Amino acid sequence: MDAFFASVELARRPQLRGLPVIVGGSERAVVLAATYEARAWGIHSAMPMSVARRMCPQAVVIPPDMSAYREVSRSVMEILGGITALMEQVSVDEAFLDVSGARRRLGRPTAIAERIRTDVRRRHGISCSVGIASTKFVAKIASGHAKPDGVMLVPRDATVAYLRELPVGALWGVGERTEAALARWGLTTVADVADSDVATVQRAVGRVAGAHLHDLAWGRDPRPVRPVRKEKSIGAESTFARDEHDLGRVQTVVLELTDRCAGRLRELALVGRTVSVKVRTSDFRTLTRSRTLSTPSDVSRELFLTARDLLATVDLGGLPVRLVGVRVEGLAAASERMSQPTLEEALARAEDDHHAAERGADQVMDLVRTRFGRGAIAPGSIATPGRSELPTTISPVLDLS
DNA sequence: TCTGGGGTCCTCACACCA
DNA sequence: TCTGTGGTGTGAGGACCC
Repeated sequence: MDAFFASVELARRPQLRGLPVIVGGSERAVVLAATYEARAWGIHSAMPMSVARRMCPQAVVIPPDMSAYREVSRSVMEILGGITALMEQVSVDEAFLDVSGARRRLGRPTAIAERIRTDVRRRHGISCSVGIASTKFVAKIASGHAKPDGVMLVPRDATVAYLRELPVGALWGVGERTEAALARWGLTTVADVADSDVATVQRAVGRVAGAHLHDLAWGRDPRPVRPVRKEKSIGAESTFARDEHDLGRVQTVVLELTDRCAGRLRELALVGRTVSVKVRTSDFRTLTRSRTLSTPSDVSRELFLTARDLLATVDLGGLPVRLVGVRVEGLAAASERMSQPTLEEALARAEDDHHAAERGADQVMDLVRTRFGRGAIAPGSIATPGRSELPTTISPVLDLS
């Protein structure tokens, strides 16, 4: 999708077409999307909003509406899924399609691309760009060159020549740091990497990445389109409006974030094995601490107690906290949970089965949220008066069956 | 008062085990 | 019993993507 979030906003506010429009939060946020008119002023995504506002004071700034973007995304992915089942969604606005099996039914890849673009435009009033190539990463680069609102085909036998012309930063996985590391070895274009021996590239960026980049530079990318992607971790993080000195308040946010992660785990019928806590101090230093549980869990309180302990082990050096985050990794299906308590745990559980009680409490909370909205119920220490989204009259009956 | 939030993957150090 | 080696898991940190 082209400037996805901004395009969705323009589709529902046509009067803004032709204007520089930025989607981004206020205060300490960054630019999430910018129309091409805004980009002409030097605005780009991930730029601090304060900088963007300074560079283009006349820009229309719209706060993000993630649920709207998710809904358009879901519908666009549905269109793509109608082309072929070999569709791999990479992000909210991007997907790979292996159309080799759809050619007889739908025609040449360029015809398929136009069909997708027409369908998306007709249904949502937004544009997208399509790159066509024999490998995923070349298709990805081509789609970037097709933007905005275009199609680019890189024939298989033209792939290497196409790549050689590009700066090394065009390769997928080469960001600012890797680009600088390669430049120290005199490797600034894809051609430089291709013509260099693998060992040199590996010395610059490491064994795995070096071999991978060298392959990419020659257009070699055996990764197939994978229709099913399993989530590997679930996390949530939040930046304070002002750097926070009060560790009690930091802990309260950790509770809120853990509760959100655990809720998503239960929604997806997953359990997580490792809890990690991330803290960014006011000097923008990021510290992480993690711990692996003896038994994977989706119980809010269990995950929170671990996160709280981890938070306590972080040495902040006396600095206030800018951001705090919680992530749960090592995910597995809740139904496949291997529970092997130690003898002490088993005895403790036999005496007092808090675990089952806590799961029950979580399930009730999930039900209340499903019926009355996210803010309808929260752990006591993070619930604030006036925050409730409860209707004035509610049925006290919750069917737990 | 310049740096979000959701993720994935890799590297390195270290412990433990065979 | 000591030492070396390699595999694996864990934890911390970093780079990258959208």
